[in-house]
Parts: sequence; structure tokens; C-alpha cells
Amino acid sequence: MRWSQTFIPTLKETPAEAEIISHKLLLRAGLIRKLTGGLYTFLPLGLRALRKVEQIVRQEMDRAGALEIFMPALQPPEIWQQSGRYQSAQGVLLKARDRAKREWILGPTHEEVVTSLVAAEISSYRQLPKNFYQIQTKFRDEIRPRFGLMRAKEFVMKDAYSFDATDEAAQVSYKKMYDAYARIFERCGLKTIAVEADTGVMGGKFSHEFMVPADTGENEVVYCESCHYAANLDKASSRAAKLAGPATTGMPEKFATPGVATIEDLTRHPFDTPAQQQIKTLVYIVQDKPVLILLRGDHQLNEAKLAGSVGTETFRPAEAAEILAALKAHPGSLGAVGVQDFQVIADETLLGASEMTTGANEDGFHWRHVEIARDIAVNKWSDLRLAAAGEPCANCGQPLKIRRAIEVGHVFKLGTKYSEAFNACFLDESGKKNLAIMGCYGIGVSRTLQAVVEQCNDKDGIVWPASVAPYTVCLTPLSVAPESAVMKLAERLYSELTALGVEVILDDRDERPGVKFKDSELIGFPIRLGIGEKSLAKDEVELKPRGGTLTPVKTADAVRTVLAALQER
RNA sequence: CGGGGCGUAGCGUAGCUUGGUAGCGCGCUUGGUUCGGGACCAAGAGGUCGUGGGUUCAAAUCCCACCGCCCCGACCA
Repeated sequence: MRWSQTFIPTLKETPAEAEIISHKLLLRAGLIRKLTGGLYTFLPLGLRALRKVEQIVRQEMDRAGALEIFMPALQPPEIWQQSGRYQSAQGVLLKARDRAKREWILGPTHEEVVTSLVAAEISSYRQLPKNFYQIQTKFRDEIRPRFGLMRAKEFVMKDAYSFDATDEAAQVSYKKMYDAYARIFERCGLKTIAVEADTGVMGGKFSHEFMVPADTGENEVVYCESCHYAANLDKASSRAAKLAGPATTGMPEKFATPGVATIEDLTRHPFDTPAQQQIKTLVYIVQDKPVLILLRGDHQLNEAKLAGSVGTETFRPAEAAEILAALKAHPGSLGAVGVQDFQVIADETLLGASEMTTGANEDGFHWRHVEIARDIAVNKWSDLRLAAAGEPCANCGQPLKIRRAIEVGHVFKLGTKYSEAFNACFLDESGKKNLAIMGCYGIGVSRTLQAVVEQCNDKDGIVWPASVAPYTVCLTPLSVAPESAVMKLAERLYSELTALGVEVILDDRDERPGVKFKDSELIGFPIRLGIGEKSLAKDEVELKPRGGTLTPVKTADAVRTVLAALQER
């Protein structure tokens, strides 16, 4: 491609709308432009890079035995009603109406469509396993689109769905996708970590997210450097050292705590009660019933874990009025001592806790000398707390760390939720009817592209891995006069490299060298081949790998050297 | 939806407090001089100051409403 013939609107200044480096660079290097919040146009360069990522994804999915199909983005609401997600997912569903005022859904994901397909077409165990995938535009009514392609209303996603006859087979399918994902991100030049992710009410160990470590990421990952445990903060467990607290010195005693509203207040004099010697009591409304949740004062509730414990996602924090009605006190003085009427769930770090202080369900009063086992009727012990940095790893006991990351992929064992809803069954060898066991596997393709930029850049611009670069070689003649020796050589190298299948862009613009150099570095082509009169006088051209050092190369060796340099990238 | 910030030429912005001629840099056009790291000179084009209403002799500027964008939170690839 000749630079003058394509469209690469680079920007010297950063548009004010961009906050993070990858978003700034995508705009400045002329890869994308915003239509409106959360909606972007891919310009020629951006589209080329996107296609590179797609192609890597496609090759690895094919290699893993998945079958590419293409499903409608426009979907009838009926199938969403059938799966129950018309209600449960209404927050993200974008809807449209046709001329007859009939409602349609712009697909945010395709479990409903693919399961309908399989229900109709698959009837025997002989047809399994199957894994269908597609690369397609998804639509989600994001509450807050952000950071360019990172979180958009419309984005490119690869989604795959596996169907298996048995649990063991489903695990094999899961593993294949897991391995394929690791290869895909590696080929894109991304450092990723696979972390255990929240499985919601389904439980189990079969959900992993592929995370790109980045300070600008929206997720928090808990990890252990010594045993390589890694999990999403929503899922992470920690050993959270049980305190060898003081022994209980007597029976519970009620004492006045006027004006105390928080754990923090009680840690100050005259009370001087450390947070870990307090029991925090939260009230949640779980399926219309109040439930008391007990945590150590210095711990935070993890709602995803609560969902696992109560077996439902229908819950919310109680409102002040509901709390008052249930416990006759306001937040700040709540406790579970002597409570019989409601379910009490306690975090396991409180097991055996003694000499604790907690609210007395009377405004301005607390109990002290509380011994959980003796004084509180706990119905259920669960892991409910948010892991915190520094807590011991549940595997090896070393201190855990937390860092931010971008989620680029998610593999998930679905079970039979959708096959049940759509009656996707098959006959097994014995002629018995079984539900297909499903898995689903997503990659945010456009997000992955931006994650690459977020991870691969320096002060001058993007530093593309060759695998996803829009062009791998930028030919930069410093003179473009058609009959000049410089331009003639540039044209010759351009033809030769192109004929060899190298993706070359020839910067044939009549611009000063500084402009060309700055642009090529901003865009980040892996190799720049500079051709100028000075070096040509020595029968040389200049090889400049992005981020590397400039080396003179004899013109006769130019093609071979470029090919070799590309191999290294 | 809650909290915060911002809307002035394609991009970045000044002006707004204290009402009166819309300014600068980049980019763009033309001519010239330049030509190995975002050149220089000269002449230009380009603006419903987000939208609507109000106050006023007069509104980018003051008031009200709405819209949009960005950031923080709940959601997710």
C-alpha cells in the first residue's frame, strides 16, 4: 500500500476525550474514530490490525476443532423469554422495533440462538462433541461505555459454545478452549494470566478469565507469586489468619456507645476496640427475607460469594426502614446476639472468635465479651469476605497481592442451563435421552486489540508485535521525486517485498523526514526501512526496528535483512 | 441512575469572575524559500460559542431547562 493512497489521519495532539494511553494512541495513530459514546469506526489501519487479531483467533479455534458459523445479530425476544434472560439480562439488552412495532433484540451474546440450533439439529451422541464459534458484532446497553474500544456499546467478539454428551467430555472441551486461548493471546504478543473467575450460583472450578495486567484495567486480580494461585477478586479466597484473640473474660455485657455509627468509631478511645475484635453485622434481603451477615470488623463482604452461599442472585442490601423493622435499631448498632427470627450467615474467619464486640440492636449500645459459639446462633458458615492484599494465600500461605487487569477472554462451563431451556437433548448409546452439557467461551476481539496497544507502547507511540501490526514494514524514502535514485530503489524494494508476501506500506508522501519518522513511530510499524541520499551514497539503506537501534544495511542485502528482522519479532 | 467535570473552527485551547469587536497554536488552501527528526515567510478559507428559553439597549459571558461528552460507582468481552 502507498501511504498517499490510503487514509491515515494521524494527530499531533491528543483529543481531550481520551484518558488512557491505548485510547489516545488509537486515535492519534489514526486507527479509530468515535461516532458517539461507545461507538467507533475502524479506519483502514485499525481494521487491518483488528483483522489480524481475528485471523489468529480463527486459526486457533479451527485448530482446536471448533466450527465457524455466523448467527444473526438480530434476535427474536421469544428465545430470550424461553431462557429467562429477557428479564434477568434486561439491563444489557438493546432492543429495536420493526415497522409492525414488533420488538427485536440486538444480540449481546448467543447462547439462545446456538442452543436453539443444536436442539433442532443434534439428536444423537454420535454427533457430539460439537463446538460452534463465530466472530461477530455484539450489542450491549452498557451503563457507561469507557476508554474507547475497552467497553463499547457495539464491539467485536468471538464467542464459542461447546456441546458434550458427558461431564468428562465437557471438561475436555473446556480444556481445549483454555489452551487455545493461552495460544491466541500469546500470538497476539500479550502477556496474560488465567485467573479463576466467579461462577455465580453454579459453583465449581470451571471458569477462568484471561487477564492482561494493566493499571488501567477495570478488574482486580488477586495472585500469589510463590504458588501461582490467581483469581478474580470476586472469587479469590484467602486464609485470613484466624486471630488468636484474647480469651473471653466473662458473659456478654451491654455498654453505652453514644454516637457510634461505624467500626472505625469503636476503634477510637474511649472504646479502643480493634476492628478485628468486632463483628460487623450486615442485613441483606434475600428473596424477600432479611438475612444477617456477620463479618470480622476489618473485612469486606464479597457479594459474589454471598450469592454462592445463599444459592441465588436475588438479594440486595436492606434499606434503613427494613432494618429498623427487623432489628429495632439503626445501622451502627446492629448485631446478632440472641437473634432467632432470621437466618444468620457468618464468615468462616469468625469461627471460634471470642472476646468480640458487636451491636446490641439498640441504638447507642453494643455488647462486649461476646463469644460467637456461645452467644450467637449462626445458621451457616461460609467464605464471604473479599480477599485483601497481604492476607495469606489459601494454597501456600504466602502473602497475596492484588493488581488491576483487563479481561480479554472468559471460558465458562455452563452445564445444562440452556440445553434444559431449549430442550437440547440427544439419545445416548443405551437410547436414553440426555441434556447436552454446554460450555461458552468469549474473547473480546476489539478489546484485545486495544489491550495490545495498552501493553505495547513507548513515549513515541505504539510498538506493534509483528503478528497484529497493520503493516509490518514501513518503507521511508526521504525523497519522493519519481526519477530520484532514492525513490527508484524504494519502488524496487516495495515490489520485491510485496511479492514475497510482506505487508509493506510505502511512505510516498512529499513530507519532510521528521514528519515521516514521527508518524511511523506513532503508528508503530515493527520495521522501518529508511532510504536517503546520504546512506544510498554508500550503497546502504537504514533498518530501524521499532524501539531498536538503526543499522545500515547494504542495498543488496535489504530484502533478506528485512525478512530476518521480521522473523525475530 | 447517583456524584464530579466539561461543551468556543477538523484537533488542542484563551476569553466567562467584572456583559459591548470571538482570539491563539496545530491542521487545511495558495505562492515562495527550505529539505535526514513534527521547517520558515506571506496571503487566505473555516465559528448557529451544544440546544431552547429568559434577563438586558446589548449575552460565548448572567439565570433556567434540556442535550451531549469525559471521569468515579453498580454491569461485562
